[in-house]
Amino acid sequence: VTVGRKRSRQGFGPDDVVEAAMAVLDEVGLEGFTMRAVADQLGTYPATLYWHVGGRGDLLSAIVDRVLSDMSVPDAETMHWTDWLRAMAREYRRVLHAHPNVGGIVSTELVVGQTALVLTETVLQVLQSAGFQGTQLAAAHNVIVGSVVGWVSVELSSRPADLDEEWTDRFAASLRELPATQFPAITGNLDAVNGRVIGLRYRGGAEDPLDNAFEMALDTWVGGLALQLQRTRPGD
Amino acid sequence: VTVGRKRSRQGFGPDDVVEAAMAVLDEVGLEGFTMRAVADQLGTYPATLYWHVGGRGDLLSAIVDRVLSDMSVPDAETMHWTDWLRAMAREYRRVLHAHPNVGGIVSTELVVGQTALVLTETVLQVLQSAGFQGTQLAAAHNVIVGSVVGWVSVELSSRPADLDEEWTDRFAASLRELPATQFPAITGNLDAVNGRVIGLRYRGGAEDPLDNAFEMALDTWVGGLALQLQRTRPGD
DNA sequence: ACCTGAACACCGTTCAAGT
DNA sequence: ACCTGAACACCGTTCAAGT
Repeated sequence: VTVGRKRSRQGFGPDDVVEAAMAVLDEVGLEGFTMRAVADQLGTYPATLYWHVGGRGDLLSAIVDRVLSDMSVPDAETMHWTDWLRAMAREYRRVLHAHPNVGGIVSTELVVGQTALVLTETVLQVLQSAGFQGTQLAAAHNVIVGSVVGWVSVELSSRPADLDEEWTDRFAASLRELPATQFPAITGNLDAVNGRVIGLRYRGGAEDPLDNAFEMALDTWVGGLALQLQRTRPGD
Repeated sequence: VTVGRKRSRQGFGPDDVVEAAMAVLDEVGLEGFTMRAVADQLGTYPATLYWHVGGRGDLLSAIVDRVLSDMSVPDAETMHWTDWLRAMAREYRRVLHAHPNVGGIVSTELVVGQTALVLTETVLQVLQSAGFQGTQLAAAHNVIVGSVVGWVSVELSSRPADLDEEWTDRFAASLRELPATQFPAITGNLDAVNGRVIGLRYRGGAEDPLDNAFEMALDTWVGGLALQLQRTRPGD
C-alpha cells in the first residue's frame, strides 16, 4: 500500500474516525478541528465520515469519552478516601495534559458518556464511605468534581489565536511598568506572579503547567471537604 | 427613524458593537455567535464591524472584560479575608449567571483585560494580608481563582446542540434502570443524584443552578485555604 | 472617517450516484 | 454496505468602491 495523494483507506470503523479526530484535535486545536481535516487525516472524504459517526459534535463527545477512559484510578477500598480523591484528581489532570485541547470541551458541554457514568459512581461510593449522605453527598460530589475538572480547564486555557508572540512580549513588559502605588501586590511580587498567575499569564497550561498550584489545590479541596464532614457530624 | 429592513444605524462606536455582540451571545450562544448576526443586531453590515473592532476573537475578549467589569467587590480592608473571598466568588458567579454563555470562553482562553488585572491585584492583596507570601501567594491565588472560575464554567456547561429533548428523557430513564449491583451509590441515592450531579446532568447550570453545591464549595475552598496557612506558619 | 457591496476561501452537512 | 462527487447554505475576513 503506497501513500498517494489520497491513499483512500478503506474498511475502517467509528473507532478509527475517533482516533483520527483526536489526532487532529491534538495537532491543530479546536478552531482547526474540521470534518475536512479529520477526513484528510484518515485518507478519505468528508462525506464518508457521516457514514460512521453522527457529525462534528458527536466526534467531540466521543473524544472526551476516549480521553477519560485513559484514566486508571485505584480501587476505592484500598486507601483512605482523601488519598483516593487525590489519586483520581492527579489521574484526571494527567490524561487531560496529554490532550490539552480537550480541556475546553469538558468545561463547556455536559459530559455524559459511559466512562463518566462509571467514574461518577466510584466518586459517589468513595464520598459515601467517607460519611457524606443524601443531599450532602451530591453536593460533595459536585464540589470535588467541579473543582478538579474546572481548575484543570482553566489551567489549560490557551492564548487566543489573534494574539501573536509579539503581544506576549508587550504584555510581559507592561506588567513590569505597572505603577507600584496602584498595584502594590503585583509589583511587590513580580517574579512570583508575572506569567505565573491566572490573570497574568501569556502562555497556556499546556506549555506552562501550574504544578505548584495544583498540589496546593489538592490539599485545599481535600482538606476543605474533610472540614465539611466534621461540621455535619462532629461526634464521629 | 422608522424601522426598515435594515435600519442602517450610524454613528456608533466600539462599545456599541460589544454591547450588540453580548446580546447576540446571550440569545443564541457561542455556536450561533457570528459576525453577521452581530451586524444584524446592530442594523449594519458585517464588513462595517471590522472598522470598529478587530474581529470575532477580539469581540469575545471584549465581552469577557465587560462581564467581569459588572462585578462589584467590597473593599479589601473592611472584612476578614475569608469573607472577602466568599463575596468575590459570589459576585463572580452572579455576573456569569447573568451571561451563562460567557462561562465557556473564560475557561477556554486566557483572560487578560484591564478588569482582570485590577481583580488579580485585589485578590493578591487579600491573600497577602492573610499571610501568604512569595511562591505560596501565587499558588494560593491560582487555587482560589482557578477553582471559582473553573467550577462556575463546569456548572454552566450546556447540552450539546445535537442532543435534543427526547435524548433528555431517554437519559433520565436509563438512570432509573441502572443495575443496583453495579451502581449501588447512584441507585441508592437516585433522587439526590439524578440530574443533579455533574456527570449525571441533562440540563446546564443556566437552567438548573447548583446552589447547594456552590455554597459547600465556598466553605471547602476557603476553609481549605485557611488550613494551608496554618500548615506553613503554625505559630501565627 | 466611516459605510457598502462584492468577493474569497473556507465551513458542516446532505444526497444522488457510484461500486 | 460503504464510498465518491457535487452541491447547498452558511461562515470570517478583505478590499475596492462609495459617501
